[in-house]
Amino acid sequence: MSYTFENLEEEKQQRIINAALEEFSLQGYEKASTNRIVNQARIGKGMLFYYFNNKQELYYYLVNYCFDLLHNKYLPQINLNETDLIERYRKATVSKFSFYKEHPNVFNFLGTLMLADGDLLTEEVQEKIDHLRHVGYDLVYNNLDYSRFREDVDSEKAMELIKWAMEGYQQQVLANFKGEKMMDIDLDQLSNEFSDYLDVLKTAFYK
Amino acid sequence: MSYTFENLEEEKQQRIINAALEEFSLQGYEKASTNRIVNQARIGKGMLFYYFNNKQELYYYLVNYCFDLLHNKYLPQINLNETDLIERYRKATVSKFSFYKEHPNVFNFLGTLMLADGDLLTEEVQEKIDHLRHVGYDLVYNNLDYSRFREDVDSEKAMELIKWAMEGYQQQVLANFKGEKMMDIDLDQLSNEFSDYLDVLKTAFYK
DNA sequence: ACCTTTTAGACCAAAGTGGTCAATAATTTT
DNA sequence: AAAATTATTGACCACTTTGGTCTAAAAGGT
Repeated sequence: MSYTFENLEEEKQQRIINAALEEFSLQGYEKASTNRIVNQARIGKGMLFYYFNNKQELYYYLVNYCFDLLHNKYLPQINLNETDLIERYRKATVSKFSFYKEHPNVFNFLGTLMLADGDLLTEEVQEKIDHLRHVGYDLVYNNLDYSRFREDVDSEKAMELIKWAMEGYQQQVLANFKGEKMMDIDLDQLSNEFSDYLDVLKTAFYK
Repeated sequence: MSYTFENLEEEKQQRIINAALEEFSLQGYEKASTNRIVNQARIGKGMLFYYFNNKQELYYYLVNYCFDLLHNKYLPQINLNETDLIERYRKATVSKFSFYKEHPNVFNFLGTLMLADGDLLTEEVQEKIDHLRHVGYDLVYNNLDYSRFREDVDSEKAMELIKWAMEGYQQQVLANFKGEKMMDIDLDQLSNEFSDYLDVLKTAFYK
């Protein structure tokens, strides 16, 4: 990406980045249309290729942009010292919602990136993806205090069930977000509602 | 659709139907390519428009084909007399996997159909979709015996958590199916594994 | 031999693709 | 104020893909 782009007023940069993120998320790399991106971003066709030289460089720029944001804003919040699985979910989930509220397009783009087949991804990017997957794994399986689980159930199965329940809750909340304006999202209220579900889980699965 | 198509040998019909279902599922209506369909089905381009007159009629034929199959092979299995939520999930989930094993493309097509925005759907089709949604709702919320739940948790919240866990389990199993040949899927083994999870749920959430 | 039905794929206009470029507008430098 | 540099636009390009047509041949029936 050219330095011209970085020197643009922030608002214009964001318009372009968000238009591109949305297009790539919805359509995938191949089907994403640079025409739709420039229209959505309200810039002339030529500019996109003046800032970034071609579609692929634009894509790589976005990938790095998103990973940087993730590494700065979300990953630091994850604390593996917490040995209580459900408390870990509490913090991670709230952080996730908070990240989504601030950067919904980045969130969605990363989501599709994790699923996409990595044919056109550099090894460097593939490593970042693998690392992220690893973080997700640690979050759910590493350094946990199993003694908290009641003893009449298989704790591994309980953990899976809890994981699925948490993913389902997240999916439902995110699906509800889609219709709303980001501004209207009340993280505190959401956090309380979530807390109730976590209490039920603790009652059900812990000693 | 012309009668010519119905008089085709079954194997050829299936090749065409499956090629089209897969294309529409993966690409959505607009982006689905009739060229890819005929190549995948190994028929000449002209034939698709000889059997069905155009893309839209082909699509409607598939919609009806899938709903017919669903109404004949899956929905009859659902029994709302069972008042035990978890037992209901047992039967419904096993039936679902069984349906997927027999008709994976139909399953996926219906899945995307339920999500798609119904701009190009006739009212008749929209009604079928709504009806199916209603069945899903009844399955999870109607005619259930709440007294089975332990009394120190909010049974509504417990039901949501169980629903999410079940959906997560299904998603995981279906994701594993994607790589495999349908033939290799062992429903009995799967059913046993599933049973273990249901037992854990009962221990955790029931009296 | 003749007629009908089925088949394949070359072909069509239209639309869309990523990318270029010359003409201008805006800004900076002199 | 003039000149030089940078930023911006959109018409334009060659190319691919689109849904759909049509001719010619093959297959099947009588």
